[in-house]
Amino acid sequence: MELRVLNYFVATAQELNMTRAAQKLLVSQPALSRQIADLEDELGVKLFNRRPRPLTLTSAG
Amino acid sequence: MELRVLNYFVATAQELNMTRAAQKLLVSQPALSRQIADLEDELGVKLFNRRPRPLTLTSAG
DNA sequence: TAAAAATACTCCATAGGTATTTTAT
DNA sequence: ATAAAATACCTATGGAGTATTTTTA
Repeated sequence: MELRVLNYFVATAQELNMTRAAQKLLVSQPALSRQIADLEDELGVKLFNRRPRPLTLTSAG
Repeated sequence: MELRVLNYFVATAQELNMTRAAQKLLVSQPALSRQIADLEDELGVKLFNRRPRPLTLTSAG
């Protein structure tokens, strides 16, 4: 597990909006989206509820 | 990137022998050697005295 | 229909492997 | 002569980008 991805998660949890979090992280939205998805796969749990909008943390998140 | 290399450094500092440290880390000796060298470059300091053998930590290390 | 997230590629940096050479004991 | 470290060269993985397509509010 990577510090980088953990940072991505934290930024996303703070913004609750991947587009804004990506801008803050100086990374593209798709890159962030994939990293979060990969992290969720790796951990075997969803970290965010995608709907309804806006994003919210799951209990796991 | 960072935690991995830090781990390499710690293992090498414990073994004071790259070949054994590499085995412990399940990585090849050249891979470890390069990672340590890259880390030293990145930090701008030598972390180990290569000679005389065996390896010893520098003060920076 | 406008925003946000997800997908589909393509590219490239780099971590790692094997083979080999150099260095030091 | 032997063991350890360094170098050379190659490959593969995955992180990132742009373009585009879903999705949902």
